[in-house]
Amino acid sequence: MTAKKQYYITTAISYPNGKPHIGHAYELIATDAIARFKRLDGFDVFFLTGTDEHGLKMDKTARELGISARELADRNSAEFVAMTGLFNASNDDFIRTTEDRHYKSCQEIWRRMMDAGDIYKDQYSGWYSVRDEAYYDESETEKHEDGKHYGPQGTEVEWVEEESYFFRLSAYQDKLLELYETNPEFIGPDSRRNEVISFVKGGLKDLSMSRTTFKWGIPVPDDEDHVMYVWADALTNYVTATGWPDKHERNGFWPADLHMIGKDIVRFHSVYWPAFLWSAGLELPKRVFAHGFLFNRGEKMSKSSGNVVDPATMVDAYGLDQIRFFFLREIPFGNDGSYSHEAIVNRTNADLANDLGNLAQRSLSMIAKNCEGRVPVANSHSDEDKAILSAAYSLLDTVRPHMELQQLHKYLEAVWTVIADANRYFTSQEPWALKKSDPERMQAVLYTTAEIIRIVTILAMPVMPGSCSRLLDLLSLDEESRNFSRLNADYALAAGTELPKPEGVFPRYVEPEE
RNA sequence: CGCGGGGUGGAGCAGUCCGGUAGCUCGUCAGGCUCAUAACCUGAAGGUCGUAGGUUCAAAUCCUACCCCCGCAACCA
Repeated sequence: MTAKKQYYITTAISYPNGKPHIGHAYELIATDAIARFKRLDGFDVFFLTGTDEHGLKMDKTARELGISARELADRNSAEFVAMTGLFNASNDDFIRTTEDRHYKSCQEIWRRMMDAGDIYKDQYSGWYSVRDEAYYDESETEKHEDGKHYGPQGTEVEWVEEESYFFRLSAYQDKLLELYETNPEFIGPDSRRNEVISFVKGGLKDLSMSRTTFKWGIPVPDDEDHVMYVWADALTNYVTATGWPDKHERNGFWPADLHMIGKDIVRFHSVYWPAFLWSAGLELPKRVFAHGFLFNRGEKMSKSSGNVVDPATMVDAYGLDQIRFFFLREIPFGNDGSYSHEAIVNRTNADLANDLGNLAQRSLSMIAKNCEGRVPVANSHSDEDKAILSAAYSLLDTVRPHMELQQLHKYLEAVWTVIADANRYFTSQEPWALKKSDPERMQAVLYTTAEIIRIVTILAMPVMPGSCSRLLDLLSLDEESRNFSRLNADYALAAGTELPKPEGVFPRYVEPEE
């Protein structure tokens, strides 16, 4: 027995000082679709998501609510766990940075970076706003007539000096540039890589890695006054989850194949993270891909504009798989995208209800009525049959490269091209006319159509696992037949198989009555 | 002159590297079909390809200048 090839994919871990919003869901859905695709394609997949629970903002939010940071973390982390269920995410683990395993791995990676000589203690100094609880760069502050300095929020800032551990990031500049040069696939999309290269070329300063001003974090080894700052803590989660530094059955998953992240945190994953890993003597992830942000009717989501949409509300309104499909099909993956009620209804009605759903319904109901509810017999295939079948059988090869580059929209587009062809095929073959003129030929047409549905539905499973599963039930396909190794003629539908009564899987969205 | 991306029919995009009838999806209009979820199929209308110059037999595509939008410039998915 040969071991399956392993594939490790992660989402960014979410910061749970608030509830999850549609942006979190988007990242989860996309990552889940890729994870499912890889599983169906024969990989042993480890899919990780989780929450990043330390830091000043958690501490602050908790104090405002009059609860402990731990309580806040527990409460909101549970919301993120619930979201994985709501969106039918297939993550194999959910990591919380407040877990013991994570403390252990963070402290170990810290010790290693220390041993490598990359961490040193120094004074951190800068302009600090007590009101904003934030540090600002010199360029962001200005001196007013009263002689005091003010930050970008208009609040007073003061010069503070604090003891801090630093990471010698500056030492890795050349090595990083070489990484981007020799491994252009390390950062995607290309536009993000260009940004990162430009940033690194501009010169890297050493990173402040610890704080003494708050305690809600992982203690620095052998120095209880300091807690680790976000990057040392959060990024390490990806390694923690593989059981590191202990011996663990998941050890083999590191290095990760793909870190799926938002475009706002590209720098941490493509600059700091590789440097840390080099320092600690660990391997680098293969690829970091930044997706875009979502906009409600073209406007950025914000609490003040009141256009923040609760993911659960959207699922209720349009259906889970409809939402999953919409975001992955509609938005070129990697770009920012916009959603609206009209766009969701148009896209899901056109592609799901009309194209795929109706193709299934029109063919399966003819089979139910005219073939005794059994998979019909195709004694021979016409050129038209062969053409459409071969288009379907070759889809997997077409689609794999798109998935390798996280071009989820292109993958779906390719599958739907065949679905559109199948509708044209069905119409042009006129099986309803053949019913009287040539029943045998009618069977061949209906068989061919059902076989196409088998192929495209298996291919759509990563994006719409629930709906596709129900559709495959209508073809009486058993569980072990539902994977990509079956996407060829060798596993074509068996004539005579009894089929259940067909029912619509993708209902049309109809506007509720006023 | 900080760096980068972009401006193509009503909407969203492809095409630009390697010049040569401007393409796709949705929407609109007309027709067809009747197996089907008012669905499916066919056809049509609709574009000075940001602006102004230039090169060329020929420019969305190459060159120059300019205008506008967006991203990045150390902690927002």
